[in-house]
Amino acid sequence: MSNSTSRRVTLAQVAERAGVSTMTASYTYSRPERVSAASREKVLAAAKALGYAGPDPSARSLRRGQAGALGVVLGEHLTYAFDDPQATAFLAGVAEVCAEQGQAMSILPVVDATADVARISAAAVDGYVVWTTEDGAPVLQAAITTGRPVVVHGGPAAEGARVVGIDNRAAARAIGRVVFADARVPAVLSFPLTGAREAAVVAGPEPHDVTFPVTRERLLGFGDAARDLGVDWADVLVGACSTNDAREAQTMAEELVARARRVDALATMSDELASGALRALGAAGLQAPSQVAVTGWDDAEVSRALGITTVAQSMREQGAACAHQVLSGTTVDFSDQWQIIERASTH
Amino acid sequence: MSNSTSRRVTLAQVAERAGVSTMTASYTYSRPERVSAASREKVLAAAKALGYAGPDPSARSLRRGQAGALGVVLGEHLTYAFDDPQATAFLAGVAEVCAEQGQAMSILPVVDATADVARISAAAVDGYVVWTTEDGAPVLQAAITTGRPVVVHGGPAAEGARVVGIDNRAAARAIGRVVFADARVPAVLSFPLTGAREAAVVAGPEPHDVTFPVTRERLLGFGDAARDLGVDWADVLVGACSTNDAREAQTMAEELVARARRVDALATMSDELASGALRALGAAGLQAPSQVAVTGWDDAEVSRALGITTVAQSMREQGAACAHQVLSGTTVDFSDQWQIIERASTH
DNA sequence: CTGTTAGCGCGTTCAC
DNA sequence: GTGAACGCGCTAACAG
Repeated sequence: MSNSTSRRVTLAQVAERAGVSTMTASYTYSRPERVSAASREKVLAAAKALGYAGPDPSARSLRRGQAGALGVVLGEHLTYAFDDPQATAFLAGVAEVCAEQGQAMSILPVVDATADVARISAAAVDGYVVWTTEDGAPVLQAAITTGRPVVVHGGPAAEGARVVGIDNRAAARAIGRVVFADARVPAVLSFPLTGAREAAVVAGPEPHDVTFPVTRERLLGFGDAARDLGVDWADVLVGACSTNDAREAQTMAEELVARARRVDALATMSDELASGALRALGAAGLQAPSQVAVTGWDDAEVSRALGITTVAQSMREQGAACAHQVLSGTTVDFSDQWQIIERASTH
Repeated sequence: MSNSTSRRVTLAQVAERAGVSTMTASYTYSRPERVSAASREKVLAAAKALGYAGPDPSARSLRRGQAGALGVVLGEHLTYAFDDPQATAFLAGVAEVCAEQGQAMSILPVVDATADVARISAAAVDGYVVWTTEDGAPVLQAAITTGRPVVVHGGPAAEGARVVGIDNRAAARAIGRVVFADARVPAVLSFPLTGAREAAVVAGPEPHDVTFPVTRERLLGFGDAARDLGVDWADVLVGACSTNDAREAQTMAEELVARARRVDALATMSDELASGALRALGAAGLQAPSQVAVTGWDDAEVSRALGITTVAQSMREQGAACAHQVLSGTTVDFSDQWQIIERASTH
């Protein structure tokens, strides 16, 4: 067989063998209705004989000026993202829209700052969906610099990128009101404040220094709620966990309680953190909610199982909205698409 | 600014503005060390001034003959795959390797048979990892037809594609020995037998008619174990669930028990199914394992929580191995990379 | 309905 | 270390 030695079969070869022009062969694949049945058959027969699998995707992309793929950048943790139910729900939403629109979903590895930037500018995609990152993240800037449409979920805001997500500050204030109701010593269990991800307990951290926009907004909202209560933010202890992990949250909650014995309300940034906090309280012999009220965030499985008051939002819908926005320019406002779900962990 | 009106900046324009040849500009991006520092600076300055974000990915792919992306085909359920912990663990493994090798991971939507085939041949990727499918799945054939390397996880075997996965028959036989030990009326709770996914209870289904290779192998292994016990496969009731869902498993297990009152051992194909079965047994007033022994598969969270005897295998490692195989041709044999974990649900 | 012309943007030649 | 030509494989635009 001659095709086993030739490196690659081209459309032109197929056309020649079929006895038609290259364009007829091309149309056979891209617009079959423009080609007579006779020619089409000849072309397909020639293709089969030669082992031609269809137009080369890269060549087609170059010529058409579009890649047929949506790029997804998962912030800092490529592989861990698959362990995070929130992230996977978001991806499922993106995937759904890609499927509808016949686009591939191209997930870009994020590992090392400089390599990441290079890969983002070198990816053959028509636009980017970026999963929450830090202020000034080089990967976001790289996506914007490509000149293709970019949507960031959660933030940060940046010129050239649209942000999709709920109003975290408003939601935090609302759930803060629930958890801090009648509290005297409110406290917070938070995601990391900066990319350094150091775990620490600090009193009233300066929001300006918090580089993760989602975390910043939520802290601001909890601060609003504390202020509503007459408590100075500077007096509110915030335990920053380095990851979204129940065990670490437990340790951190223990430290919080040790530092402020009379803590009577604990707002956390995820149901996972809240579940760890509940364990710490239990170990310290404290009852929730009678002695300490606790809230989570996300309305995850665990919040239902443990009866944790939480903020519900649909990551899947937000993922779908991000994809739609990049692919078709459709705009959806999610700012008030959240809801407080009260359960047994608060009064 | 002239660059706001021009549609796209090319390397040639950058070169012209920098006062160097196109090739010097090209090398500045692909092999910076081959260009003098002076030229490099001029090129980068010109690029910045013009808003040039680097070489066009499609053009580069065309010229280089490689796409820089690994294609992943998720079988029948694109969006549901993100809900399945086994699938996400597998994807995490694939992602890990893609990150290492600087490749993008391009997930292809699978929705509609004919469109899927078209998209697979049209995707700009260097090879495919296909997640378990049915015998003769058109998507697998489409991947193979592209002429690029293809690895299928789980199966089916096909010429031109390598299969990665454990020896499901051997593992099923091994766990079958544990669950069926001393049993008189063994039964099975299975994944769907064919793409039609109909839920039904059948006695000793003909393995030949089972079109999902993983399911078929496991049924064969359970059959081996029954035979080891002196029980005829034709007498073994198999409840096929249409999805991997605990609630459906509960219903199906109830039906099984109704059909064969004295069932005393139930081998299932996932921990999820096993957990549903346990609920059904509890509702029927049957004790596990004293009255009915039960096993799952996967060593998932729920199997630890409920004490279900199960088969452990690392989906993450298998995902990584699939990616390595496609990207670098490395072969790893997983056939005996499984382990029985005995817990309270069996004697 | 089909063929011709002319590139898409880049990188591999091979010279200098 | 740099420059000039050519073509990767395909398709938009226009004839015919």
